[in-house]
Amino acid sequence: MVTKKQTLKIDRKRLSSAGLRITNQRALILEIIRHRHEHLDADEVYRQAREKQPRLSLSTVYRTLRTLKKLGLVEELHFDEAHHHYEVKPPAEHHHLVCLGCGKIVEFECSLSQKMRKEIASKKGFEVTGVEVHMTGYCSKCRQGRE
Amino acid sequence: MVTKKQTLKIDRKRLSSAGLRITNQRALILEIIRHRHEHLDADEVYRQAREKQPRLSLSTVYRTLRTLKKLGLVEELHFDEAHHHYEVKPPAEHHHLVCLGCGKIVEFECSLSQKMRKEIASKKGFEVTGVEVHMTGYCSKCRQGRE
DNA sequence: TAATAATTGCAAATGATAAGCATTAGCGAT
DNA sequence: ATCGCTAATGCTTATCATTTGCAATTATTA
Repeated sequence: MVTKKQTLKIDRKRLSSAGLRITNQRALILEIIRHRHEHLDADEVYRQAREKQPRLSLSTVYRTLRTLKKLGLVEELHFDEAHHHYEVKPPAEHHHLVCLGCGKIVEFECSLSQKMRKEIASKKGFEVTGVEVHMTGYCSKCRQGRE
Repeated sequence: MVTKKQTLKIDRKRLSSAGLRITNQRALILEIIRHRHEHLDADEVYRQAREKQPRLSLSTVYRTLRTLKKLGLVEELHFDEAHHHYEVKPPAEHHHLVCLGCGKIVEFECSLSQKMRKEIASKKGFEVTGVEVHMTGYCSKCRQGRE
């Protein structure tokens, strides 16, 4: 089991080995996306961060998110909307199912995606570095609402 | 084999049966996304449309694209970028493979996605209306470039 | 602890898309 | 073919998410 402190240490190492400084704002933002299990967008990160550091700016949120993305610590998700969502980079590849009724997002894993990856890689001569599966539909609750 | 004229007729029917008017601008925009096989974004559609109808406005492009999407005639794609791309709605579900080196986009079909769809639908209690698979990687050319 | 270079906060800029409103143009009925 | 009604267009301006320039601040390292 990996503790909170350990992941923090790992994060710090990751930053400093890339020649980046460990600032309060970076630590805070990392902590926020680590401990919330939702898919936060930049603005939500901003709101939550300001509860602890009221002077922190939105630019810093965006800059930090971009940095962490480059480092491979967080993942950027593209749902149907005009803005992005972020989540800690998960150990296992997993995908998303979005309810068009209530907006709920369900994560799922599926071994088939690996099969698909191999199939396409060899068929198209690509080295595939990432697979994102994105399904839309209606959850059981919302299906009842619609006739 | 379906001819150009026939698809045009079908498009017109689709519009008018939805109570929508067939305007020159709509016909032109439809023609453009029908006959280009790339994945156009709003701005490219705009540029190409203005070659034939210089007074056509960007708002109309956006409005029309949204309308056609609602009608199910075109599909909106979300790549890694901040804006959207559009393509004619294809008869068969197909997916996208993006080269991170040169930006080339390869389309592919994969029967596994249907299997995946069913599996997830029953597991999560969803009615699944759409599946989008998005892979990233490096094409054979770009792989040679990198060591 | 001082020097220095990365990082921040702020404000202003950008890029994509949407909205308001007066004008124009499809289309069904004459 | 023409008329009238209403949807659709073209402007212009607004909005929303994200980025950038720059002066002030702060983490590192010697």
